[in-house]
Amino acid sequence: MSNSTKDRILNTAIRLFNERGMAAVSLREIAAEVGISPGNLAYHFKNQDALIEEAFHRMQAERDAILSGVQQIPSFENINEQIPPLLDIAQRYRFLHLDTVHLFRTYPEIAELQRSYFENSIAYVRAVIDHSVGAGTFRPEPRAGQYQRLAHTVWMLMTFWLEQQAVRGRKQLDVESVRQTIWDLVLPNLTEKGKKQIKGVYARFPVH
Amino acid sequence: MSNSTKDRILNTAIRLFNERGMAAVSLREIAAEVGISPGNLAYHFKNQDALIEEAFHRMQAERDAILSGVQQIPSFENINEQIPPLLDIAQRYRFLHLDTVHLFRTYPEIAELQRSYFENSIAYVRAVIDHSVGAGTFRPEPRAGQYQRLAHTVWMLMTFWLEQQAVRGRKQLDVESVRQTIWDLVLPNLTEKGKKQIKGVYARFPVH
DNA sequence: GTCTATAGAGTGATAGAC
DNA sequence: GTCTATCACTCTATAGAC
Repeated sequence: MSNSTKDRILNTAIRLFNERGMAAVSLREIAAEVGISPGNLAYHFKNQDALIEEAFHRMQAERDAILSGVQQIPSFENINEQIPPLLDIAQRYRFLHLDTVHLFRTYPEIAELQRSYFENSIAYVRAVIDHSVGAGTFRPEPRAGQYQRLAHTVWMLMTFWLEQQAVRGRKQLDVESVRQTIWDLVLPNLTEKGKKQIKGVYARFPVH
Repeated sequence: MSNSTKDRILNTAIRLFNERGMAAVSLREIAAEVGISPGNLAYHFKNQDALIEEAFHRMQAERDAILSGVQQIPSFENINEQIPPLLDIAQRYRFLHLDTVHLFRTYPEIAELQRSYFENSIAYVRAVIDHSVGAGTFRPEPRAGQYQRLAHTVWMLMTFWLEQQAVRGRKQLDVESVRQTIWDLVLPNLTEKGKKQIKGVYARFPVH
């Protein structure tokens, strides 16, 4: 995070996009806010696309850092630990999450990357469930397709939580609620062994 | 649904907004598509805001018609029946649902109406749960706050299902999946009495 | 009701001096 | 690297003829 003009432009752009949305912020405004000329901004970022793409790749890098820090054995403890930092990233790059549809329409390459990330996320949750069944901490699937739907619902809660809060006029990001909601979905599927295991393990982000 | 110029403008605008999003469609384009001049369009709708607001009120009226057709006794059977028509409305006015954040930023009065509708929806699901507990078909709340979170999750599934499909590149609206997902959440909370009751009742949209 | 014509305010992008 | 100046374009909204 140096103090180069390029970084100052990017940080300012992200801030303005977060405040007012991508469509409402012009390159002139960004330049004015940074304190440079529009021509200078164009020197560092050829056009608006370059700015958005750079921001997206920076967010992607932060997400990858969280997800690659995962334990070897996939478990709900991993997911539990990852929820707060992932929501924090979503919050800091919220213009990329709240304007998803506009983003997807305007930037097809970013859409492709984001889509892959989404599918991988669902598959990841599903893998955790399957592993838990294998380990005897999760009961066998009660209804056909239910665990695929469960993985999907967990992904939806994570992905649309920010937007849900925004449209309901909640300013403060409520990380605790999304965690509790996900646990509501998980707990009914735990075996006795599974229930025992979660006690004592979740010190940092406990299950009440 | 008359064939007046005003209605033709509105229908064309809704179609174009659905195809390409509000921000990408200009008044000129709408006028050209209808086959009238921009000046004529301005005669019927003072500006873009008037167009969006009219579309929103029309959707609101359709939603109210679904929800006022409810049985006196609130039950999950009502919700089960309302899911398909409500998703159909969301589909036909999808530009209002997919661009929610932009809509909220640009049209504060619409935002206020939509927000009320959201809160009422959550309260409605919550009321169905509470009534079911009282009627002995739903077990007492397992964990503190769980039924409020359940109502909220059901609302999220309904509200963001369309957007979820759009960002994952699914064109066809999958109504059956959202119904199954909601039943996955409901079933673990049913008492024996509740389980018996749902059999035979859900003829049109069965629970598998 | 419907049209043409245009005012007026933006925008993204670029050329060229320093 | 940074600047000024400007081109070429798009949009909304309105004035006024028919």
